[in-house]
Amino acid sequence: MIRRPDKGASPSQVRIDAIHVHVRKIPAGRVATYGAIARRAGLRSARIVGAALAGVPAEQAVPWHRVINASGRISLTGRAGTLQRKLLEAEGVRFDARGRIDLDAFGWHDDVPLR
DNA sequence: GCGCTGACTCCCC
DNA sequence: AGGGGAGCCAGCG
Repeated sequence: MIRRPDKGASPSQVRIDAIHVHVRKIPAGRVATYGAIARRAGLRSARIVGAALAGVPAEQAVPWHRVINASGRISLTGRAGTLQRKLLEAEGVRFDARGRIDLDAFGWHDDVPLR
């Protein structure tokens, strides 16, 4: 996670850390929605989750690719989107003909409803 | 401080 | 089932 070495963490930094913590809980081969992560992290806006993940360095231990939108699709476009799909398929996540993931089958939730 | 921009979602048609 | 519109809020110029 991105964390300041000292206690000088700003409120927004704390939220970002919370998001990373919850994203790391998603097991391989499963996915969660931006909204679900937001609720688990105590946030009211799913957009914040995307913004937080956008700042994650590549070699970070945060499985950002396991986060998708509420309609079961990948939100990233272009090259990054292709990579995300590739990573998910490598973990066994299946996409239908229209590029959608079945949340009932692959959605992950830990006591908190996915949606 | 203001306005714009999204890795979003919900609520109607 | 899918598209349009409003609400959302942190980050940035």
